[in-house]
Parts: sequence; C-alpha cells; structure tokens
Amino acid sequence: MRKIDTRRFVRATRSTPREINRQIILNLVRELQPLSRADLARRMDIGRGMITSLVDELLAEEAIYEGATVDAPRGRKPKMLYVRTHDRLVIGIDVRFSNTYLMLADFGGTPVVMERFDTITDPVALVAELAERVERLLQVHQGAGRCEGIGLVVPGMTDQRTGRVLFAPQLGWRDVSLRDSLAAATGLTVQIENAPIACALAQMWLGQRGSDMPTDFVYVTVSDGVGAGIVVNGEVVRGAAQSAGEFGHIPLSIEGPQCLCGATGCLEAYTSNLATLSRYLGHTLSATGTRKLLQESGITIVDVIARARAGEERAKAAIQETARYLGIGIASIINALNPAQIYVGGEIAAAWSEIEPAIRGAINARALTAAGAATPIIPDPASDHPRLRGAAALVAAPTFAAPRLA
Amino acid sequence: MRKIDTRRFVRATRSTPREINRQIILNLVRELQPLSRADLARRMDIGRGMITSLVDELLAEEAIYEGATVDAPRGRKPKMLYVRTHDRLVIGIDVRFSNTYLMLADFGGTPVVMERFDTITDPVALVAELAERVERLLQVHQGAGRCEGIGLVVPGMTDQRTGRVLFAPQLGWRDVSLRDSLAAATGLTVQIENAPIACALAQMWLGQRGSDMPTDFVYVTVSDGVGAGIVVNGEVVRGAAQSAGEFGHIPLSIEGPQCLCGATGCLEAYTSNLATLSRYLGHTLSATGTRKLLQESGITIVDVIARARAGEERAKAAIQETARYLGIGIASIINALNPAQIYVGGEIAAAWSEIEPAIRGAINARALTAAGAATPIIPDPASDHPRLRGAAALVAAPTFAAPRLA
DNA sequence: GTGATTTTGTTCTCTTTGCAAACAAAATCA
DNA sequence: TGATTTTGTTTGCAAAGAGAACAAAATCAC
Repeated sequence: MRKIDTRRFVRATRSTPREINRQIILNLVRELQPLSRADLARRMDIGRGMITSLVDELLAEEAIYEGATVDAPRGRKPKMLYVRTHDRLVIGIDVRFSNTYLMLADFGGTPVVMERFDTITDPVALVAELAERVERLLQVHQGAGRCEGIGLVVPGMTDQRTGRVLFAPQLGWRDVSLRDSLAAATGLTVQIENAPIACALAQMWLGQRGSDMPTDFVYVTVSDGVGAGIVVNGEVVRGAAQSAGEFGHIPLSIEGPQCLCGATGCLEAYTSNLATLSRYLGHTLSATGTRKLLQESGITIVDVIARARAGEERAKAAIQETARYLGIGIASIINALNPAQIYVGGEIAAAWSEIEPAIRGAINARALTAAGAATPIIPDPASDHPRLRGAAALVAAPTFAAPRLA
Repeated sequence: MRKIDTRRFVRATRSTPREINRQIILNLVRELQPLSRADLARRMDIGRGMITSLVDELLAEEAIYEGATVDAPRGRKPKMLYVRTHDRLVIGIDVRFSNTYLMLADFGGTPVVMERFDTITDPVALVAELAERVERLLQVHQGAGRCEGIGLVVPGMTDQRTGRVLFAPQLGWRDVSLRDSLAAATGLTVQIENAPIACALAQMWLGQRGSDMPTDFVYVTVSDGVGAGIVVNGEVVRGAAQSAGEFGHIPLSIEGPQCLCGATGCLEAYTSNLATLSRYLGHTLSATGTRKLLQESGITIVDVIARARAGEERAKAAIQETARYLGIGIASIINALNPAQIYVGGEIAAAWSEIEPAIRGAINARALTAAGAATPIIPDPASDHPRLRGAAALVAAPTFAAPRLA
C-alpha cells in the first residue's frame, strides 16, 4: 500500500499498459528462460495474440532473441525466447584503497576479461588512466559486442542523482564529480554507486535466478568499513541524503573503543578488518596509529584469516571475536528491518565455516523472534568479485527495472 | 529502480491507465483541495477532456464532491473539488495495557466522539464488549454517515495478511485471531496493526497535508516498549515475518542492563517508560519486580514528566538520561536508514522542550554526516491520540493508495 | 451595453491498444 | 490420412487516451 507522492508522480498514458507488460515479459524471460510465448501467455493470464505483439516489439529492439524450437510431448513445438546478454557489454570498475579493478563483462555478469592497477588517488589522473584502459579494452574486444555503459563502484558515499562522490575517506575525496568526468573522457554513460549498494544490486540482478530471490534483504559488507546495502520491496534504500546503510556506526557499547568516525563503540570499531587486525596484533584501534602499524607489520586481514584456518590460536581468537560482534550487529539489522535474508561480503566471508557458529550464536542470543533468528545468513566470498558484479549490475539493471508509475 | 517480482507481479490491463490517473487525481484533490478541474489538468499535464471524464467517475462513486464556484481574476469561475470525508465514518480502537479507547471519526481523521473502558485481557470478552460499543456508537450517530470499517491498534506484533496478533506480551496474547472475530461480531471490515506502524500511517495519511510530507520517515514510539514504524518510498516496511521496526532491541551497551526481552543493554532497557520510572525510583529494571514496584508506588511516567517540568531535580535527571539514550538510538536510525524526518511519540513527547537539547546533543555526537545530524525530529504528543488517528488511517488509506502494479 | 478576451468545462473525432475469437501452422496419435 | 493438440498469427471489435473544437461563464475595453 504505497502513498502517491503528489509532487513527483508519473501519470499514465495510453502506452502505459504496454510498457508495464513488456517489462514483465522481459523479466519473466530473464529469470525463467528458456520460455515460449505460450508459457508467457499462461503465466501472465493474457491472450497469446497480445504476447506475439509485445514479443515482436522486444525482438525488434533486440532485447530478447528467439532460439531453436524445442521438443514437446504433443502439438506444435514452441520457439524458445532468451534475453540477449552475451553481446551486450558492460565495463565494471571497482576503485579500492590500494588496487583498482576493471572488468569487461556481458549483461548477465559473465566476465570477459579482468585487470587491475595501483589506485591513483588524484581524481583527474585516475579518470585519465581509466579512460585509457577502457578504450583499450573495448578496442581489443571490439568483436564481442557493443558496450552499453560503465558501472563505477567507489569506497564511500555517492550521490546517485548528481553522480558525485560525497565522501570517500580512504581516498581522501570529498565532493568529487567522478561520474561526469569519466563519462566525458570515455563517451560512455557512467553509473556510480557505493560498495554495499552495488553488492546488493549484484545479488538482486545477477544472483541466483529463478529461485526464491527475496524482495527484502540486506547485504552487509565487512571491509575497512562496515556498511550495508538495504533492499526493501525490491528497491534499494538510499535515504534522504544518500547516506542510508551506514550500519557500521550503530553502537555495540557506547562506552566501547573509539571508532575512526569519532564516536565510541561503533560496530565498525569491533568488526572492521582494521579492528580484527588490531585485535590480532594486540593493539588498540586508533585513527593515526593503526594504518601505520599495519603497513609496518605488513600483515593483512587475508593473512590473519589464512592463519586462523591453519589453526593458529591467536588468529582464531581474533576472528571469533569479530564474528561474535558481527552477529550482534546482524541481530540488530534483523530486529530493525526483518529482512528475508542477509548476505555477508568482505574478506571474512572466506572463513565462513569458521565464523558461522559464532555469528549464529550471537544472533540467537539477541534476535527478538524465532523467525528472525532463523533468517538465512549467506556468505558472498570476495573471490566472486561481488563489487565488480555490482558494477555490471548498475548498467544492466535499468533495462529490466519496473517502469516508474503513479 | 524497482525489480519486478516474477512470482507476484500484477500485469496491466486496458483499464490500468485509468485506475492510475484516477488515483492521482484523488490524491491531488486530497492534499491540495480545493482544486478545480483546470488545476488538475495543468498539474498532470493532461487534457481537460480527460479530467472531466475521470472526475465524473469519482463524482459518481462519491469519492469527491463539487463545491461552490470560486472567484478568479479573469474568465469563467472554476467549480472546486473536494474529497468526501465528513460523512464517511471510521471506528478507531486502541487497545492498551490498562485502557482501551474507541473513537468515531470521519475519513479525514476528525473525531466525532471518543470513549474509553478498562481493557479486558480475555480476547473473547474483549471482542464482545467492543462489538456492543461499536454498535451503540453507530446507532447513536447514525445520521453522521456510513461507517466504512474498523481500525484496530494493538500493543504487539500483528500479521497484516492473516489478521492475527502474533504476540502481545502486555496482554499475554499469542497468536490470537482478533481481526476476524471482531469482523464477524460487527459485520464491518477490520484492519489490524501494531502501534508504531499505525502512528506512522497516521502521519502519512492524516498528518500535515499539502506541505512537504516526506516519503521516507520513521515514527519512534516510546512507551512500555520502544518500537518504530518505518516508511520507505511511501510504503510501510513490515519485514519478511511481520516484525520489522523493533528498534527497541538494538543494543546501546551489550554489557548494559538486562532487558525484558532477555538480551542485555537494549535501547528499550534505557528508554522505555518502565526504564525511566525505575531510574527515577532508583531501582534496576527487572521482568518480575518492576511492574509490581510501580503498582505499589502508584507512580506513572506522566507523574515523573509532570514533576520534571515542575522542576524536581530527580525527575529532571531521570528524564534527561532517557533523552540522551533516546538520542543515541535515534542516531542509529539516522545512520542506518537516513530518513527525511523522525517523529517521536509516547508520553515523553509531552516534555519535548525539556528533552530536545539532550536528544539533539546525542544525535550530533553520533550522526555520521552533517545532513544526518540535521534530520528534523518532530514530537507527536500523546494528547493528539496518534494511535487512534492511526486506527482511522488504517481504514481510510486503502482508498487513496497507489494501485499495485508490475 | 456590446463585443472581444480569457478561462473553465464538455463534447466529439481520431487513433491506439487491449481483448477475444478465428485462423494458420506444426507437431503427434489413432 | 484425418483427428487432435498445441503454438503462434491475424483480424475485428470495443475501450480509452489525445487533442481539437465547442459551449459556457466570467471580465475588460471601448
């Protein structure tokens, strides 16, 4: 039951039903392919004539294509429909603290090539480097298809409407107009997004299809920071000032350790990679000291996880404590939003079998309802490159999204 | 950008554009009345002919009515349109721990009469009593209009689809089929909802109209429990298992006081009326002891607030501490969801001028962004009967809601 | 006071589009 | 070989939006 916004409504026109049904067909084919016209007619409870007309339109636009006929027990054999993904290309870019990753992928999120380079923190130089690499990638893989746009994932807050990076502490950016610069330099449309929302979009649009993908879920990223991409009613929550999802700064103990944000006892101060590393090294987290200490010691979160899995007690203890606190944080998300499921991304997801019991234990202790405590928690390992998949989803998703109405 | 749910989509028909535009007109008139047909045509960027046809339909259904012509500087004077509210009646029922309130109101939320009686905790007896009172109310005010339904607000979790009360600890209810019982007993349609969501709906549908009512906000109720009604994209968030909004059980300090829910350091254990009273009386909160202590002392939260406003130091200190903790909780909501504004309801809202500085201080200390820290926090005093208004909104809202599509 | 002008609201025609039925195609089965 | 079944296309009809024309009701200019 949605309220109509009387300042920003979209009124219906004569072609509105067509747009809606066209988009429904596109999504049905996308999730259930292969699918025949008769299948669509049955699922949509609509005449086959109507389907023919709408499918013709989608075929003409090359949004879908017609495959071979397929065996059927009786009657005329159906011609199956598929969404066209393999020759529609996307460039995904994931800018991170030390490395920047590029991926050329198709509309289904299947990678063609990937490359990486050392992150350049100067925005102008970074855009120049990216533009050069994008151009080269597209040159080399010219035959693979047409590039429909660039998805850009940055570690910080972004403004979807203006395309600006509002604040990216890791790179020292504040109010940088990255989207338009890159669009101008490459001549391609660019979509920009922060990491947690991009990961949520990757799950939503490129995750396991056909099955019971929920319309309400949360993607929690545990990295240098702790954030979340929140999806409610099949739509990402961005917030009034584009800063929704900062779950990393809900308190676990207001008298707890100092967080880099200035407050005390934030979830992030207990569970970020920096926090886990500090705990492992036996140091307290601090804004100035920790990064320096880590660079000197040369140790990373990946090492700690590897040592924990190898059986080193100190590493195991550090990870277990992180898991317990993370579980408490996840319990808060469950109590606050009651999502159908929760994804956990970040380096720590690689140690899922080790940390799951501690996470589940904490959730059981704090979840208010039995249904909440049973919320599926699903690891999304960093090896699947969720950020890059999210970048691809940024470009592909608008093609499949529901038309904005009323 | 919403994803279409391929299991629960609604396909468009020939009459879909009409339904959409009809509903847009209804909402424009509701929020901006008085409004002429020509005004509607301009706002909707549509021909006046179309408006005539749609308005005729709404007039025939008596959803709106035509008022007197009105002065205009030049040209033919417009006939103004208004939504019909005054003779469409609603019964709002607010079941609380000690008292149950009934209100007969019109579709605009304007009360006709109100009454109260001692809450009967046995569901069967309660339904019988309610049915009798509803019948009498409608008998007495027969001439005032037709009753379109009952809105029922209960202190606990409800399932919107089945109409059952899942859990209401204050009344000792668990899985009670209250909606259908009351519907059967009165012959009226009944909508059931928990208190925080009902309050949010009251703000959404009966709050200050015309002005800039946001589509993203949170209504925090501070009462025996602490909960929230969350509205995202103009839609209430119910969660996968109908338990979204339990913000009362996010931790402030996991080593903090025992909460009645079994966990430790919940926001509710610091800020509920019981917590404030315990603090005032110098006792620690406990599941068994506190209620008994309060009944013995005979003091209520209203008394403590009155004493604080009268200048009693101990009461002031108790309230201030509650306010500070509440501010921390609100900061978490701001960081997590970044709503455009937050309403605070419950008895403590009566002391707003006293508690606002402490709340704002806590928010400033913990909000991650300047925009978040500046989120408007609006008190909704209990004297306005937000729960009963919410009950009325439950019945009125479906008439005005956007059609479900795609 | 009379016609020009302006604004509102209705009516009418045209075209698009959904809808349902008829039709054509392509297969299996008796 | 014809009946049956299933798929996909075509066609005729009715509903509804778009826009123009028209009617109504006011003010304003002379």
